[in-house]
Amino acid sequence: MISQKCQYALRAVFELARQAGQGPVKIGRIAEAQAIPVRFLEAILNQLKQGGFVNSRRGQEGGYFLVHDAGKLTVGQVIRFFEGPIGPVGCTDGKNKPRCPLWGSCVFLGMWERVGQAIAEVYDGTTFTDLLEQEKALTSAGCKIKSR
Amino acid sequence: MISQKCQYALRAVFELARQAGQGPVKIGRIAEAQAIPVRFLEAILNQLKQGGFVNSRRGQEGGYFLVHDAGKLTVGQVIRFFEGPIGPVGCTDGKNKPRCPLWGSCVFLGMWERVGQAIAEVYDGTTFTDLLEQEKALTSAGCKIKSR
DNA sequence: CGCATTGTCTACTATGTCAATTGACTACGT
DNA sequence: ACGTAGTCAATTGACATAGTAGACAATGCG
Repeated sequence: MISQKCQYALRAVFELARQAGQGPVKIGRIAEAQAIPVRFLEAILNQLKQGGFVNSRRGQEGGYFLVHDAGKLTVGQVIRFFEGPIGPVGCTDGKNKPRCPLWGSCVFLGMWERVGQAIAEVYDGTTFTDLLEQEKALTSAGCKIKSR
Repeated sequence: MISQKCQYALRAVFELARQAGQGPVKIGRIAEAQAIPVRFLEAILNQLKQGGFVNSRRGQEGGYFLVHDAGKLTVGQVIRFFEGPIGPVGCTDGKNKPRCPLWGSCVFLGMWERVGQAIAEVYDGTTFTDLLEQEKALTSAGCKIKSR
């Protein structure tokens, strides 16, 4: 399961991608556009900054902006940064982590690995540019935003 | 993420599948074979019983056993029973649940759905008979159980 | 300079879920 | 009737998550 925090992070990055090239985006604008509690978003953007995803400018015309091109940035990178290794269980990492007492004889391992790989394929194959196109498709066809 | 409890449940069902046809299996045997805390397993088997997956017999020669054939029972069924709908986020259910404020305009929705579908495909395509075969493959080839 | 605007940092606190434990109870077979 | 084994409800402790609060630092404009 993707945590709320991580979903907020993805939405924030998406918003920055959408407004790229128009100078820094204020934290309040992001919060409003993506329905994120402002003060919480603050902490999230901070983490994103330390992770090298975004950068910021202070002062009057300050705000946040993406460091890299939206086309180079995948959803998978952001998720891994917030949630750690992708996968349905903790024991598929192999090397480092707390091995369960059944290591080597666990019949489920193969299945967990296949699932993890399937998930990663989708996440790593989705860039934020892809999402921007997705949005265009949403707003052009008579979608729910207008009809409601 | 699959909870520990759900993993225990899967292992318990697997153990029952392995010992099918030999009469009821005692709770202690399952716990030992699959490294599950006995008293916790108790609660799990209880849930499994209420879900119609297993049944039990009391008394001297009592124990648990599968209700249905292991070949008809998929991992997906058990997981859904313990974890609810499969998927990386809560908002893909559509109909019933707490809609997020971005409903209809969320660009991530498509991605979440593709991930959920990929996961479900694996889980629903894996029966406990498949896992039994998996075990055979594990123990035949010079595997880690023997070599360590 | 001095002030408002905006980001930065640290700490705190509810809330909830998960994993596991406990103890008392009930049925079955011999 | 006795022991074995399953049944049930309630509680606990640990931990992560979601969100809050307040003081602080940099920037730019008049």
